[in-house]
Amino acid sequence: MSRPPFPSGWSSIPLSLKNLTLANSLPVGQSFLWHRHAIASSTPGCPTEEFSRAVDNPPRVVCLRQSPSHLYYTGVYPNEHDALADLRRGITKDWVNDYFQLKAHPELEKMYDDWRARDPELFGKVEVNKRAVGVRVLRQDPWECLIAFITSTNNHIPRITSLLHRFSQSFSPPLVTLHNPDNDGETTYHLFPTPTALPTKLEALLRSMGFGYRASFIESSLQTLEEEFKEEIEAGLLRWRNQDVDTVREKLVALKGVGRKVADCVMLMCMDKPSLIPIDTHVAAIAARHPAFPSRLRNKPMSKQVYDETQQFLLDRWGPMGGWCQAVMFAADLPEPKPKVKVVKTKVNTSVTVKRKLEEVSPTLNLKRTRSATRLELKQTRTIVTDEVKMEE
DNA sequence: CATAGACCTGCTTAT
DNA sequence: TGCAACAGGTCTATT
Repeated sequence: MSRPPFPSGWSSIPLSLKNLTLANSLPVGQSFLWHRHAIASSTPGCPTEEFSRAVDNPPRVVCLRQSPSHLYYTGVYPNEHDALADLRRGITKDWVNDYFQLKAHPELEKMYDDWRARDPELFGKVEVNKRAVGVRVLRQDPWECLIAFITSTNNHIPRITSLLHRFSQSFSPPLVTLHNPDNDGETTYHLFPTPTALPTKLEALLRSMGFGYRASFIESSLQTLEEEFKEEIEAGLLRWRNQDVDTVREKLVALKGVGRKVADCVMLMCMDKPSLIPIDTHVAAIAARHPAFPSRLRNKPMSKQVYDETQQFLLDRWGPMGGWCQAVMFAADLPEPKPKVKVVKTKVNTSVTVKRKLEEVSPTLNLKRTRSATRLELKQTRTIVTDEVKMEE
């Protein structure tokens, strides 16, 4: 099994990076199951990396690449014959348009303009740089998204990613194996497991897989959903897209492991509720930077009331697409993706290196200052410095 | 109703 | 090397 030759065997859509940037939308904490590979023999002006993952209905691997002017896509099927039907019926084309909401919200740039006008104090100060450009809220599958965000609680993005890949590999059979585009090994793709594919004694298994205390949350939520939807959990959750926020929030929060924040994430990212702004530690910190942010909410532990008031404050600034604005702010605030190097600590007496580090993390914009950057800044007088040493892997 | 503690775990990070 | 703190929070048991 292999990909079609690029670009001749692929399809494409004219699309600017300002309207969608894959690298700023896929690996920034809303979806966790995309594989990301560099492309080995890349010529200037052509895509340098590929994102790919297994997608259902029908089962296949969707591969995406992007140039400054086009989004390229192809579907790789277990039976190559089916790729023709995909093209004929526009299956993956439709999927791309739906997943990235290109038809529902065709002009992301106009949204940025709107947010700048609405909120000159905070969003207006964001430099739309490499990290903040083209950030879209994805329209994800609710079942997968729900499990993902139950898993996300009190966890890092790298660990969430690792756990969910493990989850898919454990409970879903291999679908397709492809050589990686960087010519470095191969990847076996698995669909996200359907609810019916999960074993009855789930909690112990999930614990052994590293889910920790979330294991019981997932088992309990699955049981609750089975009681409501029988064997049709995925379809049942999809129908929640048509209901109003308060109704759906009530149902989501009734699930174990789903609090206000996770419920808001699920509704924003798969239930067509674009105004919802999930308030997590990052977004709370971002809100606190706003000059008009009520001082009585500053440095307060998160409570239902603080949550509500913070969310309302941001909604007032960002408007009906506030959840999308939050996604931009969140992505811009994320620490730089970790390079594949081993960091060796050595004692060196210089503050110059520390300053260079700071500039790498936060070149121009103090809005996108990260925790670690802030920590570094506070400790500038220290003499610990890092040397980077390449490590093959 | 609001608010402390406890809670699994690690391609964590810091001390 | 060892130990603590932290991570896109939530649950539970108390005031």
